[in-house]
Amino acid sequence: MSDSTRDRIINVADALFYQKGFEHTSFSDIANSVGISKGNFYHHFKTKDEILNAVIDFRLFRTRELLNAWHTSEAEPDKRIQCFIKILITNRAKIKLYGCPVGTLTTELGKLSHPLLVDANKIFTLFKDWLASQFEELGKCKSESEALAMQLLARSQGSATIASAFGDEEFLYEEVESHVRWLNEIK
Amino acid sequence: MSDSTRDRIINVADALFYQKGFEHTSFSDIANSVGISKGNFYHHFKTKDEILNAVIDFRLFRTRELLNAWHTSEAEPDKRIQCFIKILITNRAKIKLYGCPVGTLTTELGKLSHPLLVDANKIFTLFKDWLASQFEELGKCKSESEALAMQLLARSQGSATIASAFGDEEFLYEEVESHVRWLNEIK
DNA sequence: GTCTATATAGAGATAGAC
DNA sequence: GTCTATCTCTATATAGAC
Repeated sequence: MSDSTRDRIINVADALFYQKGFEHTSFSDIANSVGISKGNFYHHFKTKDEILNAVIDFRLFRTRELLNAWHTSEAEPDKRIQCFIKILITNRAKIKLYGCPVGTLTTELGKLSHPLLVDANKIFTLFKDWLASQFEELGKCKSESEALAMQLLARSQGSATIASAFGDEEFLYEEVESHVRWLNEIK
Repeated sequence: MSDSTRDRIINVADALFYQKGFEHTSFSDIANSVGISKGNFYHHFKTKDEILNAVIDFRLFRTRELLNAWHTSEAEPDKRIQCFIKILITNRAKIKLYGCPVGTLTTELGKLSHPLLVDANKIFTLFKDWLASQFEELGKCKSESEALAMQLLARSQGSATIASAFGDEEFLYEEVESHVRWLNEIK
């Protein structure tokens, strides 16, 4: 991502939407954080939904990059799945404070009946399909792979929410250990 | 709960906070839904935080009642834990639409850095402590009971979030089945 | 206890100068 | 591309009549 004003806005909005939520983040918040005026802001994005749309696209892009990185760094499908499991530890500090960025955004947009909910959900689908294809490589049939991907997604999601609610970073380590054990049992 | 205007406000606010989120629910929304004027509304609650506080107290009260009901209806601790597991099915229609009422509220209040987050989290603690005491009755030691309660809380939470994100009611049935199997294995 | 009318602040959004 | 100034709408909140 380059350093244009537009990209700096997207980066700041991405962080603020995660930390404060979409609705609770105002144009002023973003403009102040970027260090530009509100008027300038509107030169780059005409509506709040436009910036949300850009943030979702950015997150989709980063997610694809992350999945590709895991795919190239690990040769075995079970090792790749472990990469997913361990993001709870990699991002533990932020998860403790703000929960899962994917789950909290889709939950909020759902309650707002926001038209871009559909696009935010694509981030979940990206993870789900990638996980399912790893389970298939492990030798599972298509329908079981899909089910296992959903299960793992749900487990990670729950771990993040509970760790955040109880402000418990240590819990994330226990959960990751438990998820890895689960993976070794089912594979 | 009686039928006074105050109680009707709490009931409506409880539902709207769940469906639309706390911040996205306005006084007008509540007043309109109750069928009173905004002016009358302020006779009963002076600030938005006051009504949130009343809603949280109401939810704490209902949760205690629910746990007591499970306690009296089921003699065995594992059957009581199953009651908790199966609320995902009991409330499946609403969970699909709005997620878990406890998790989504605490997540939202966390992002708002809201002072009443502490009180909202007490609902989680109520479930956690009750589950832990059931695991103790099953013969688990104190620290393991606590850990198992947190695990089950996380699992249910994740199932709700993913079912809601994917609009998948059927997934809740699969998850409940999986949680019951887990309970039978560990007990 | 309930209403109408109103005050005030902050949000999203625009116009136009530089 | 960036700024200041301004508009409009809606949300929280208050005052005071009935």
